[in-house]
Amino acid sequence: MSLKHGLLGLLNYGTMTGYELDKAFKVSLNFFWQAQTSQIYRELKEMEKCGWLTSEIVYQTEKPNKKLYQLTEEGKTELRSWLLQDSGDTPHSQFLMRIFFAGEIEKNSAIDVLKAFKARNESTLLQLKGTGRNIDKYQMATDSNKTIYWNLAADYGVANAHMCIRWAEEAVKILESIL
Amino acid sequence: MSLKHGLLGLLNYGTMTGYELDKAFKVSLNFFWQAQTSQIYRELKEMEKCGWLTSEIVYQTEKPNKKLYQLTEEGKTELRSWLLQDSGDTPHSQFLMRIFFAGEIEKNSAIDVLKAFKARNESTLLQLKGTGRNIDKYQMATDSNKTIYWNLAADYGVANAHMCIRWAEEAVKILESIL
DNA sequence: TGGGTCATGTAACCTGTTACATGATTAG
DNA sequence: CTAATCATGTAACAGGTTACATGACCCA
Repeated sequence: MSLKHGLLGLLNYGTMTGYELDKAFKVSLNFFWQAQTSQIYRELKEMEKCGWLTSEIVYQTEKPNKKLYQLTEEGKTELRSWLLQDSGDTPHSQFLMRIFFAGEIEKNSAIDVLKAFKARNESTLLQLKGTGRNIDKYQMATDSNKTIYWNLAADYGVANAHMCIRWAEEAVKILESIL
Repeated sequence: MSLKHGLLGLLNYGTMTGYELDKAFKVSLNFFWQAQTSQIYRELKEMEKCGWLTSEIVYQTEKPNKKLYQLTEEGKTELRSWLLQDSGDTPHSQFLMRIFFAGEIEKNSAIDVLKAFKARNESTLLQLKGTGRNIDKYQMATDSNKTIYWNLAADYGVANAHMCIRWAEEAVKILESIL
């Protein structure tokens, strides 16, 4: 349910057509969220029905006509409340989208979101190392050939959590250093 | 299309019922892939239709009857070919599942999969730093309040790619150190 | 003359999510 | 008596993917 919010975020920068949104998406959010052109048009229609957007047809002679979308007040409210709500986004793509648009909320709220993210990753770490890996507990095979790979996957989880924690700490520092 | 392959991987360890697969999934693969109980039953049905599995009903008196699933030769072939094919899995959950079950393929093939993963992350890194961030190029707003957050999201991408590269290198070393 | 940009979509499909349904047995 | 465990699912919905369609204009 996040493509809609990505589009809200982009439209918050100014009115755009589906075509322009598609391109904007592909040069900005595309790294962590791939959107299909066809889906963008579909979502825009639904969002207009929801009352988050209004559209206006711009007639052109040399080029095909286009539909300019604009955020409504409801749309802005929806964007802000989505930015503030911290659902433990897994995988992290949804969370990254929140960060990407966090310029729209107060710095302190953004810091809270980052701290919550850090805390989530810390508890994941504990689960992965502290309690011992469930893998060992469940013991579906004692075959070392298999356990090597299970451990590699678990190691990835640990490395990922560490990376997230470090990044979040850095991010908080950066935000705190600027007034 | 990967829950099916996760189930294939688990059934490769031995025959199981949907109920047991559900539990096995939740203590092992759950960290990077959440499967719904209802979906597991649905996929099992489809997989049987595909010819990847056969089932046998076990009648019980004290407990409800159960349906034991078993891999067919086609199922095993499908599992192996899925493990070997390296589609640039984004996000990484699908890739991690491949690693989790890599005990089923030869060590050298697993190393190849890891090296390809590393290479993909290296090219992501280049895109993110080298060419300069598209964000700056596209310049939707010169407002520094926004660019801070765009850069934070991009930093995450960089940190993530670094982490993946380091982990993959370590993993290759581990595999190469054991004969 | 062929390919790129502008600009819109539809239809079918696949996968995942949420909510609900059933019903016996067993342990606290 | 109540909650958990065993064991199976169905139905409806939401969201993402793939393939296809249209048509004019411009540049090499």
